[in-house]
Amino acid sequence: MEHPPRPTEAELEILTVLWSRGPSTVRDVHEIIAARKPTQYTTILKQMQVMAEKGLLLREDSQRAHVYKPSRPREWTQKQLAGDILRRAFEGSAKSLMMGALASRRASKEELAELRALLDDYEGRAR
Amino acid sequence: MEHPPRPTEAELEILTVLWSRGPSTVRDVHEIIAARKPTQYTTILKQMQVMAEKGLLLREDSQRAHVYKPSRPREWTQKQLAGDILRRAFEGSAKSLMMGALASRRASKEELAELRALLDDYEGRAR
DNA sequence: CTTGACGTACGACGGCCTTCGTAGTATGAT
DNA sequence: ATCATACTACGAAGGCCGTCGTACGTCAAG
Repeated sequence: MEHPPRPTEAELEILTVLWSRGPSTVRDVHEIIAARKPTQYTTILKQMQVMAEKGLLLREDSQRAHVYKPSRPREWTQKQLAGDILRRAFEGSAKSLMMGALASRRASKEELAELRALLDDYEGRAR
Repeated sequence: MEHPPRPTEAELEILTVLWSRGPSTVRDVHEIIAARKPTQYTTILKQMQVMAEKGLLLREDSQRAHVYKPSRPREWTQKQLAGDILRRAFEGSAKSLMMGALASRRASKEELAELRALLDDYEGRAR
């Protein structure tokens, strides 16, 4: 599988469930999503089948209830998404992106410290 | 107009042209976009008409060639987009988003310095 | 063996996005 | 006045997305 397409909105929601739970059955995922918004079981099923077809998920069907997991690690997909929005909406400027992110909600002192530590890390490496 | 919807992919491309050029006619926008990828004039026209209907653009039709401009400032829309992706794909963690952004392409020393300055700014204010 | 619970497979529908062709209208040059 | 040019308006087609209903298979309990 070379390059699965960018996940759509609903697909991303499923991915986040798998990211936090690890490999899961359709039922697992459905329970979590249905708790947030009313959704039929088969909707999630179909969605995950399509995602497997697209290469976004891998399916283990040795068990009666198939087990799905992301085909790519979370960080990989997040990098794609961040790079994508960076290019399309922020002219590639990480500064603009971060301004938008920080402006979109209050940032705690801890979070700012985290970000600073991240920069330290990068400066160390990029020097 | 209270809350225009999130721009789609093609809409965002048009918005970025308007952001960089300022108020423009359909022809202006078309020339720029058609230089990147073959696109019919009426495609852009229709797109911009729809965007005006949705409240994403404002239209000045006193001239024969109508002049369009974004209904919201660039920063406002970018904030929406950043907050949106932050929530949907990064569990609200600005650190994760920034890691993705930085990993998606090389960051220059200047850019890292910019980011640091931005943090300084925020720490001053959030205290 | 039958039946109910729990799975998967799959077709279909409505909606939105994108794109384009065609028709109609105003303007300016000959 | 006519005609080419430069617009806008609008309908429609094709594709993907999200959603669901229905059909069908499997397995264990009674």
